[in-house]
Amino acid sequence: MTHVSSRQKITIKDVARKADCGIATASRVLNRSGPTSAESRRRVEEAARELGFSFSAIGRALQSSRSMTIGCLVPSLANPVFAEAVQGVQEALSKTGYQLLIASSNYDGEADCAAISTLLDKGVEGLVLTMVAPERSAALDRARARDIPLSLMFHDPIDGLPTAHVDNFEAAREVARRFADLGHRRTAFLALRFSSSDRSRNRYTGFCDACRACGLPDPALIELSEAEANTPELLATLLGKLDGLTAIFASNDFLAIAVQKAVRLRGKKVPQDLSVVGFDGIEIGRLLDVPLATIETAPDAIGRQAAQTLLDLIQGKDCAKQPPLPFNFRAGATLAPPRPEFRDDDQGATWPPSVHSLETDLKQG
Amino acid sequence: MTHVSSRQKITIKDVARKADCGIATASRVLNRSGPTSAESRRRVEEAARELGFSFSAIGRALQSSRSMTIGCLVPSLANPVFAEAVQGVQEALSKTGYQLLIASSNYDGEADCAAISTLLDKGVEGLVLTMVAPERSAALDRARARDIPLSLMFHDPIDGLPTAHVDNFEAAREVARRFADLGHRRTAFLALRFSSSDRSRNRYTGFCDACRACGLPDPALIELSEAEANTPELLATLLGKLDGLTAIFASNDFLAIAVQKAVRLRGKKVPQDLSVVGFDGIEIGRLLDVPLATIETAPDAIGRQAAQTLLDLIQGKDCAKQPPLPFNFRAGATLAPPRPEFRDDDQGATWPPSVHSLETDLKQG
DNA sequence: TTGTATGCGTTATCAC
DNA sequence: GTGATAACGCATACAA
Repeated sequence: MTHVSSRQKITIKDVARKADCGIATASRVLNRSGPTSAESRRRVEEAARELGFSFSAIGRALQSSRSMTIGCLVPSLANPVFAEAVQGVQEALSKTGYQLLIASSNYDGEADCAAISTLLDKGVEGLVLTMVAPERSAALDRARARDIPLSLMFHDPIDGLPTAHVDNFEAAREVARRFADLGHRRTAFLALRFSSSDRSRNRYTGFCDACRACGLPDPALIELSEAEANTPELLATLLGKLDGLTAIFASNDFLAIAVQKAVRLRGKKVPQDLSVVGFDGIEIGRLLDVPLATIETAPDAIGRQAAQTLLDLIQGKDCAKQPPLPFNFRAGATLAPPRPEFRDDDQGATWPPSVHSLETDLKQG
Repeated sequence: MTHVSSRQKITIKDVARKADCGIATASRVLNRSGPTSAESRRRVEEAARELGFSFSAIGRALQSSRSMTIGCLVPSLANPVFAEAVQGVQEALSKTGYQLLIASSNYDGEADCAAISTLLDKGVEGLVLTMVAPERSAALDRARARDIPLSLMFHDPIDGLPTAHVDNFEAAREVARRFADLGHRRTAFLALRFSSSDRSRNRYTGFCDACRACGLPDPALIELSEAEANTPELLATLLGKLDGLTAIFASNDFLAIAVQKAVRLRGKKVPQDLSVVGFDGIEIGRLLDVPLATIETAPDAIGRQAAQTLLDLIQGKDCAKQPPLPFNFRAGATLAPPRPEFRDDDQGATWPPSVHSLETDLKQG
């Protein structure tokens, strides 16, 4: 029988005493880290078992300066994309004995700086990060100064840091091309937290780039507030102001679905009156009555790759720069040609309309 | 300017040397933990700043036996419900200086036992857990033996352990009552990972209980495999075998949406041919073309409550047993009365059909 | 093969 | 006010 529930934590010293040997011997036996006689092995193992001993990771970390812990920072676990990525990191790590210390910034640049500092103080051996502003973070510099291995998730390559990501720019270009091929001209890009997401910005840039290349007018940029994103009625009002818009690219699938709700609220139909394409490729999208057209990504794979890169870095491997992970355009019933009367853009209205005025209007309304 | 990037980690000893004082004084200044002269304060603070010093949490933990870390275990962060809960824990903790060490079990009872052990070894000061089998876990016993504060999430009360949860049994009863009120008779409960989820089992029990109380025949219990849950075609086949079924209660919203897809695949309609109610209350559900009827819960609130309880426990507060968090039945267009011909259940077919044969059939087909 | 002693970074005790 | 010094739990160099 395993022994009592000593509310005293038992240390290797207790084991040594019980096995009647020195702590060095006990350590060597339990770690199989040196020569030991069969007899002491037996005694130590028995003592450890009876005492229910297990090593203190803290003592170990202090002595070896290896915490066996890696830190992970994401904006929020409430976003399933990040949550899945962290799960991926977790899975890749679990086989290696590393533990995951997590933090979330709530999309606040100050907070993610502070979080990194805390993680560093805890002695993490590496960091997997998705940040608000990776370009210029004091905490990040601190990590680099200490030579702590770093691995980014979702960010496009910055500063020579390894990053597991999909090519947001290219993916967005693909969407623009699909729009153009179907005859759309007046498009818009819908974003939430545009300023705190380089990913979103890169998608917008790529979208603009390909629109231009395809001869389309620039897309309207619509930056949603939290409230607008969560209130279909507000979204509907907003859409009402975009006269002649036939296709919208939402920076994530949740927004894409919210847009459809807003469209219905206005008595219109997707895709007849407005085509919608999302981003991320969440599973639910394909189960919908009108399956969502979207860019499929694999957040868990991103997490796994980031973790693997970090492990390589920790082991001193000079890991070659990983290419972006593949994305896939998923066709869906939310994307179709515009009504014929909109194919020729000769209505004289200017496009894109001013986004600023839109927001102002909304706040005044 | 802050000083160089010494790839040597700098300790309080370095600060003391630079400030030309003993480490005790440096410690007192930096921790404001004792009397210090204005002069030494100045010198120490300056030295610390110039060196870019910050305390090693590991050294601190070893000496004070307070790791300022709490451990968290959930089945998987890929499930948004758990992810949101962890985010809630995170938020409640972030204000307190505690860090979160996370682990996930992938719905494997062995794994979650092992994970708890690892967390314990890391010296966590408390544990927030959602387990596969909380009733009898060796690791859990180990935690209790060590007097490590414990706080459960989602589980119904067990063994006197504090748990943040909604009353699954009652919530499920409410669904049954809604079905009965509308005239449904032949119902089913759809579950994924039934055996590893006490929550799911409690919902089923409550559902059965209220069906009986309302004079309905027992619901059919349908346990889905992973493959069935993710393949609408398989689900459709399965549904085809449930003759006369008019209402289905899915143990989560994702399944509820998948069921609708399957129904459409069979050329039928929700809710005309089959009413569907989900569980969890994910946001997307209300944005759908046919808004999902479901039980709304607040996973983030569950996480926050669990964290708060744990903090109280750590501080020795004898926290009174928290009542279950409220749930809310969200009406939706997926729930309606059955077709008239099904209201009187005089078709002679036995209900519920054997679930076992269903599964067997499926595997043979 | 084994045990003693040292140090990892902190804090706390206790003399000064 | 201040500064040695002893823990904390562990691994290891070194002496035996």
